[in-house]
Order: sequence, then C-alpha cells, then structure tokens
Amino acid sequence: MAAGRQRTFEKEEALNKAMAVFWQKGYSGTSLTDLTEAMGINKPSLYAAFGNKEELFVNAIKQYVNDYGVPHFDKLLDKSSSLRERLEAYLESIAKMLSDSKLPGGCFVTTSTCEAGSDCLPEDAVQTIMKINTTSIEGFVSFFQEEQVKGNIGATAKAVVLADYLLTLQFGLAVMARNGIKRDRLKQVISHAVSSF
Amino acid sequence: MAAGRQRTFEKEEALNKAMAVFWQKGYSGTSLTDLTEAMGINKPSLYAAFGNKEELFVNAIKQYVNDYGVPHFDKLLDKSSSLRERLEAYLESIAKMLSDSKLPGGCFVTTSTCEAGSDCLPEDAVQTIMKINTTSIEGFVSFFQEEQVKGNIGATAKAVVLADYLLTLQFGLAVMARNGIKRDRLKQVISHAVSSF
DNA sequence: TGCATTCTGTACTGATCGGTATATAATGTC
DNA sequence: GACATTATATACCGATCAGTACAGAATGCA
Repeated sequence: MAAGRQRTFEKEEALNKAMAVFWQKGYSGTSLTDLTEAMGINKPSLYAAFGNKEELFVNAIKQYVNDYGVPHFDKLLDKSSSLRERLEAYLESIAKMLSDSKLPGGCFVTTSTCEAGSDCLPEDAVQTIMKINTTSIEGFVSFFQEEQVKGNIGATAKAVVLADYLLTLQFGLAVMARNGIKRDRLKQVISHAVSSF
Repeated sequence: MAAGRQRTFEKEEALNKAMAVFWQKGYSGTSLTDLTEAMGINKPSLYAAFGNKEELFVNAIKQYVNDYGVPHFDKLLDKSSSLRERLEAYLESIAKMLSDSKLPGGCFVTTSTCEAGSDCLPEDAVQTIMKINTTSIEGFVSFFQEEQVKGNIGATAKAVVLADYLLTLQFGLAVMARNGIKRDRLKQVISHAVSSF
C-alpha cells in the first residue's frame, strides 16, 4: 500500500456523478462548482484525481460509451431473430435509455457531437467524440457487411449507407427524446424506420 | 422622424450576425464579447437594441426559422411530383443547408433542442424552442393527413408516426452534418430513408 | 516516534461572465 | 441656437469562471 492519506471518495463513483452532470448540462454549461457539488468533493481533490475539466469530460464520455452505449449492441447479435427484429430491438433498447426519467435525458454522445461543432470544446474532447462516432460507423459497416454475406440483405444494398442511416436514426431519436418525446412515440418511429431494412 | 442620434448599424444585419454566432457556439458557449465583436457594436448598443442575451437569442432563433427553416417547405408542395419525391427533395434541401461550408454547420434548432434539456437555457428560450418543434410536428401531421385524403398514403398509416419519423430524420441528419458527414453521404441516407414512405 | 507522502479544506488568483452608470456625440423640433 | 431625445464609447460593477497555494490531517514505513 502506498504511503499517505487515502482518498475519502470512490473514484469511479465520483466519475459517474461527473458523467451525469456533463450528460445533462453539456461541457460549456457545466461549471466546476456543478461538478464538485455533484461529486461531493472539493476542487483540489478533483484536480488531483482527474486532471482538469477537460480530462474529466473525456473520461466521463468514455465511461458513458462503456456503460450506456456498448451494452445495446448485444441486441444486434441475437441469433434467434431476423435482422429487422434485431435492429428494432437495438433501437428500442436505446430509446428506453433515452427517455428514462432516472437518467439525464437524451444521449450524451449526441449532445456532445452537437457541441463539438461549436469551437467551445477543447481539442482532446472533440477528438474523443469524433473517434466514438467513427468507431460506431465502422462497427455498423462491419455488421451490415456480415449480414450481407449471410444473405440477410440484398446484394445491391450498400453497407455504408445502412450504417449511416442507423446512426442518423440514433441521433434523431436522441434529439427527439431531449425534446421530451415519450418512449411509446419513439417506439412507433422505430417500428416504422426499420421497415426500410 | 424621431428625435435623437440615429443608429450607426443595421438592426437586421446585426441580428443575422448574432444568429450565426449562436448557431455555431450555442447559448452557453456564446459570450457577450463574441456577440459584440461579430455584430460590430458595443454592449450598450446591443442592450438598447435587443434587450439582453436571452431576448437576442430568442429573436435570433426565430429569424433562423424564417430564413433557414420555412423555405424548405416549398419542396413538399410541388404538385408535379410524387409524395416520396417531394419528401426526398425536402430533406435534400435541408441537407444542402446543413453541410453548407458558408454556414455555421448543422441546424440551429437541433443543437438548441439538445441544449434546451440542459437547464442552462433561460425559460423563454426553452419555450421558444419547444414551440418551434411542436409547430413543425403539427405542420407535418396536417401535411400527411392531407396526403392521406388524396390517397398518396395507405389508409392504415398514422400521420403522427410519419410526422415524428420525418422530424427524427431531420434531427439525425443535422447531428450527422455537425459531425462532419458530407452532403453526398447525407443524400444517400435520405434516399434510403424515404423508401419507407 | 519521526518522517516522507498523499489527500482534504479554505482561501485565494487573474480572467471573464452578463449587465450598467456615466459622459459625450449626434439628431429632430421648437 | 436651445433643448429634449437617442445612440455611442469607455469604464466600471458584483458574480462567477477555471485553476491553485498553502496549511493541516491522515496514512505507511522506518
């Protein structure tokens, strides 16, 4: 065990609190006071544990992707349902999260992507957000290519277009949820949207 | 003519400059210094002409809706093309604007809708944004209902769902554009998306 | 027990935030 | 030309911004 006084807060727990604040208020809208109050620590502790506001934001959004983004992918891989059923389950899983009243509302990555175009975010944060989105696209492209090999998509369809379309739906549903549209309305949109797959 | 020294700047021109700044940087990310520098005026002139930051934002987004939102609706009403062609033309008209390098990027209403969920916007601004979006939905619902009467949509389709889906696409395309996705990729997404109408 | 180490709490930094007081310059009316 | 009126420019306001100096408290190791 290293010498010295030990931390009186759980680092991961504090990071989760910070994630919720950034998720709700955005980078520009979040002050250090917002963060320290939500995390239950004071500024020197925050800086010692997480660097600065920018680093904390980058770690928070990475945590978000792990905890609230990646898990939905399972729905795409269920071997007992059709492609369309899996896409619908995937988007509904996301929609459930987007409109969960116990969460900050909408999608952290979506709102951050909007904010990334504002020149108000630090360069590292912008790069992190861009990478998250390109990774999503690439994952979707691979997915649709494999589905095409399996014969679940017509040979003329382009995987890149389907991938872009899927991300467009995700983004759009996220903004709809941020606008207060409830889950059952999102579900009907999804049901209609997947009819084109 | 009213007595007193006359304004040395064009009010509408200054409002357009302010609109561009808010469009790019968002409400929280925009400072009064950003505004006065872009508008070419100083703070007392800004406050005399536009009230305060909040009022200026509200006027700016209303200006945006008039100048960059409403005009696209024409594409929906072209009597010589099919419903699907008109929807495609409508969304492509929007996509062209979203990815126009001479404009701030993306959609002002979309980014503001994200920001409206953050509790960082003044109440009046939130109300304005909410009203813009409900007005869009209501317009779409009426549009699809009329198309249904004309027999351009199956009788079982629900106008509300189609309206929600169309707004979801708009929002999604706006975030895609904000993420740097170019116009031709947006066009392919649109071409695919309208196949479900 | 002494000491280096690490964290916490308070109090502070210069800079910037949104907004304004005040003085002056420019206009129309009388 | 006197005067009320309106806009501009400078300089300022208290509050808050992100970030930190410093002193004290808690730990492991010797």
